[in-house]
Amino acid sequence: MASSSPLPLHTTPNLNPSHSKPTKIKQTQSFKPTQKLHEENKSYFHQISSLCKQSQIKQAITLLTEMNLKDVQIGPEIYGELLQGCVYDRALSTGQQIHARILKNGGFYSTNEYIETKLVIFYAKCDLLDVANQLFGKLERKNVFSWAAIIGLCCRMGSHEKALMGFNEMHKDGFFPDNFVIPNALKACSALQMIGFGKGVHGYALKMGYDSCVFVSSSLVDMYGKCGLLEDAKNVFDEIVDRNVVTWNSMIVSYVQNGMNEEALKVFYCMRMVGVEPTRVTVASFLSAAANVEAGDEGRQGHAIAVISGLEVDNILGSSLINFYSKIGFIEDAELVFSNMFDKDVVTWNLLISGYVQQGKIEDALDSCRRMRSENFGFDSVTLATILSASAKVRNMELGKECHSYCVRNNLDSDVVVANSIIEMYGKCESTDKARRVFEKTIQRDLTLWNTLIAAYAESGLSGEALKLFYQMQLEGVPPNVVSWNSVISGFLRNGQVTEAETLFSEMQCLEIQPNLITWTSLISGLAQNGHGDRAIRYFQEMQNRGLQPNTVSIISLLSACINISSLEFGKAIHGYIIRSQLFSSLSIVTSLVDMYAKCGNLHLARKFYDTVNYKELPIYNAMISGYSLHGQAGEALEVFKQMQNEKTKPDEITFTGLLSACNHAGLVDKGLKVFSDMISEYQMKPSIHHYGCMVSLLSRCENLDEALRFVLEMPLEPDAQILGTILSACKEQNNIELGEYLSQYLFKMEPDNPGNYVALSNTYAAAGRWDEVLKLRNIMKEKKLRKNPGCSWTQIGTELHAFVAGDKSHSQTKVIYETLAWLEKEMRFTHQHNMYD
DNA sequence: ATAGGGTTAG
Repeated sequence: MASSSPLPLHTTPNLNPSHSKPTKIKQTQSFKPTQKLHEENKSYFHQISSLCKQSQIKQAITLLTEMNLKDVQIGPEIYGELLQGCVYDRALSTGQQIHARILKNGGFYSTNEYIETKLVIFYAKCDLLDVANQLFGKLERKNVFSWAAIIGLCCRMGSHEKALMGFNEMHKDGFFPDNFVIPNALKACSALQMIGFGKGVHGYALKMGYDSCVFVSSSLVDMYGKCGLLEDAKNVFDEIVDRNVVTWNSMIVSYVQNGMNEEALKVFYCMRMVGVEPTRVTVASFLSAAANVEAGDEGRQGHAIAVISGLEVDNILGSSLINFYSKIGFIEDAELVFSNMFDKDVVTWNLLISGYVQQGKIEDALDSCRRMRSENFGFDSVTLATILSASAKVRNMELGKECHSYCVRNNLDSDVVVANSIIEMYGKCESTDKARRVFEKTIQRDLTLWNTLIAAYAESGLSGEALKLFYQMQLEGVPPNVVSWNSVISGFLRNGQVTEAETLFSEMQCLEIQPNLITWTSLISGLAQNGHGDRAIRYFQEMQNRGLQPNTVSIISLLSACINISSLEFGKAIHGYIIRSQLFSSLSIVTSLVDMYAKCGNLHLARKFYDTVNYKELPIYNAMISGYSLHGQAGEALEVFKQMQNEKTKPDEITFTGLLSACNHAGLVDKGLKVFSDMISEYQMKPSIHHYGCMVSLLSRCENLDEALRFVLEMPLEPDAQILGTILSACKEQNNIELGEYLSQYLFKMEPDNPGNYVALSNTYAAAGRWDEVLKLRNIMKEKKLRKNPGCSWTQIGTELHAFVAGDKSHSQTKVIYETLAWLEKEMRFTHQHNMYD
């Protein structure tokens, strides 16, 4: 049998378009030897073949040895079967043994096209690039099968250019790429984003009739999806008659990868309607879509479907679940999935950490990092980028620095995303110099990196420097995008440089950079914060005229601009917009609305919207409490607090700030003391300096100066100037000059240019009739060119003066009184009591 | 043939 050439090899593709399963095609294109075999050989062949199919290649090799010993002829097809068995099992060393036997058996076998092809396929499937290439290069006659193996290998190895070159070359040599080669070629096209090539392959597949093969058509859907051509992906998908799970999955994945999450969810439901059983890929992709649009119910259904379908939770499905649960804020469920996975990897850990960071649980995130390390997982660039942006978020430069040096030690700082997070961290901590040094050391300066540096300067109040960088990036050939413009503009607005901001705003439009929602929102709220509420409203209208719909974030930001300028009118305009565009579904918007009405002076409306919410959360309780507090309605504020206790909502520091300042405004000492002690003992919270401030102010105003002082002396925090100032202001009512002078000593050192302290001490002196001291202080203010703050009051002095004059029959201090009077008149046009000496 | 994680502006 050995002498004749054994092979009817197909070197032209099968053009029959009817087959939908590649396995069928494989059979029709078989290149097994067909000559008549010796009977004994035949029996061995059957035994070996069936052993190979049962993955018992070792036993098959024993039979091969037996054949050798019995001197039975060994046909090439036997080696072929054996090699095929090794391919299925990825049994590299066994395959190499067979290869050795082939070589030992001499030239016929090792130069037999059938065996040579099988060897190329074997080595290619085992990912031995060099060996496979070498054998392929030595082939005297290539064929579709060896080409397919090589092209597939190139794809797996990431050599996509080589894969496409192979596709062209085989075609040029007269071998027609079949439905095994086409999916690989398409994969290479999407990896290289070569849409033109991909379309060419599509055309070729149509011409050759391969479009009816699901493998080919599913790959086309995937390719178009990965290249962002969703229309084409959808068109191909719609044309497919026999869709399988992979086809559906490819369509879902295409939508997810292009941010069309709603569509992805819809495709999933269609797939369920048709009755196709989902796989792990289906559920994982569906969960990504659900996570991206924070579709809680849908995602949970996905989880249920995975359980019902008995899908094994592998790393990928598990991490999709963790991602989903942490994106919708159900970190406990994410933790549960995490702890039930028995094969964790870096990605799983990173997702848990990132989930904690998203929920603001920085301590838990760091704790997970420690656990991750104790279980022998190293941090990668993703871990570091996550922790770095957490450090930036909470402005913890100590932590940030630690991360930075870890990156340097482990060569992670060359990763652009990591470098970007480092720069952002230093920027948020107002260390622009450090941010810049990192920027300068980074070799790959992309647009994002520039934008982050610009934002670092802009947010630190260095708007001029930000603008300089904005020009510099253009000199270095990086054109700015909307983000860059936005940062520079909001940097100016933060500094009150309204004109500069507006100039840039019109400039960007001349350069045909379209302002987006963020541009508009920053401009509007920036103008409002700088006291141009009217112009802010006009910009808001202009924005709507141009067809831009505000989203939840911009609405909230607009409402806080209303609060900033206390403009009920602007607030009502936005409220009108909210009603018209049916944005009421969002709890955060209703909360902001309540906040706006409470702070802009319409407590009644605030309460009305507060009452419409059935399932309240902490922020809306806080908004209502602070609203009542502002209006001095402590009883109502405490009522809301009781309500939230009934609903088992845990208060936070903001809640207590509201409650304490409500008691403070209403002068309710006992209630204030009760809330304060509840905060510490019942809720185990540490009061901040602000909370102490409220108490001190409350106690000192209610003529309980000693108690207030005791509070200050016993507080675990260093008292700040504001607290001392509060007591100082109270000194006048108690006629306590001694304490006033004592506190002033500190205050004048702590904040030498705060006129409030001078005014407070002056009032104390005035209350005691010490007009000479009042004038002395006034002269110091004059020397220092200090102007009285709008909040500080001279009225006290006037009142005291009036009373003093009335009682001072001896006119012993006439001169100094006249002087004081003259000054007061000038200061605050204190004319209405001009006739008190008449 | 299909699947998971980290970056910039409000």
